[in-house]
Amino acid sequence: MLRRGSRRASGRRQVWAPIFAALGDETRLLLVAKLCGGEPRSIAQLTEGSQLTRQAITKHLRVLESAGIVHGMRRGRENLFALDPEPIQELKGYLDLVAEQWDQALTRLKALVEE
Amino acid sequence: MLRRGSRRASGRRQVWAPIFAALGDETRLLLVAKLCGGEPRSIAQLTEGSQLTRQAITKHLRVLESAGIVHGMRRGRENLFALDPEPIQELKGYLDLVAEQWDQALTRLKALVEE
DNA sequence: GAGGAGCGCAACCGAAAGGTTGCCTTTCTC
DNA sequence: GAGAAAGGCAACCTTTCGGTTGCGCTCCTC
Repeated sequence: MLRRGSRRASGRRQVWAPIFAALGDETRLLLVAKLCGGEPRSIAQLTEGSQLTRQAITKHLRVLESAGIVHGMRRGRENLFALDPEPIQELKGYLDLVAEQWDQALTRLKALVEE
Repeated sequence: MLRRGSRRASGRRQVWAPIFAALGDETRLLLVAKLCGGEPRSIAQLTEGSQLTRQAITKHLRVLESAGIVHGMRRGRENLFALDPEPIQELKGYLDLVAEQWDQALTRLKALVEE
């Protein structure tokens, strides 16, 4: 029997890495924070208040979108973006796995020393 | 009173982004997986079985180290690396915060529609 | 003390990332 | 229907990233 959550972790790395990479940028974390509010926001809205160009923000949104963290929907002349919670849960699952394995390893090593 | 975990989230982005970025690479996720075993491993050990050069692995380890995910300790002629759990917990905390805010926003919006 | 194992440092290279500018299309509004 | 708002597309530029090679140093071992 396989340990909980460890099923084919090697294959999952290909899916986790892009999500981590997408969040590995301060500008994109800021966009995620703005979208945490709940209401979908247009590119123009997300750009305002930033030092960057609309094009730069658009590129960042595309990165987040191709990682599945965000999705855009065209409404009239504007493109509204909203958060997608699944990848967040995915990452939490991975971090839980790492923490769990690390914990098990430590207690195992401790037991090995004490015996 | 401030909501749990939301204390100065803006300033924290500078600390979260590098950790996410460090994990945003398949090779580095593989290194983390290898170090999950518990015992510290040398650079040569971490290199063996990989297609990459020792230098490439070294660079990846430096990235992980400067993100605080890993630390190396010199033992004789070899450099042993081990996992550091704190940043992992840090990221879990951030993801919890995002998920929580997102959840609150959704229920708030739902209530707004229904009223 | 000679040789090999384990690393660090530096230079170098191609590809990708982050950002800008310019221009064109679509859509809303008066 | 004219003008402005919102955005897509493409070219371009600079910096960073991922990786390699070459060389020299330290430490272990026989």
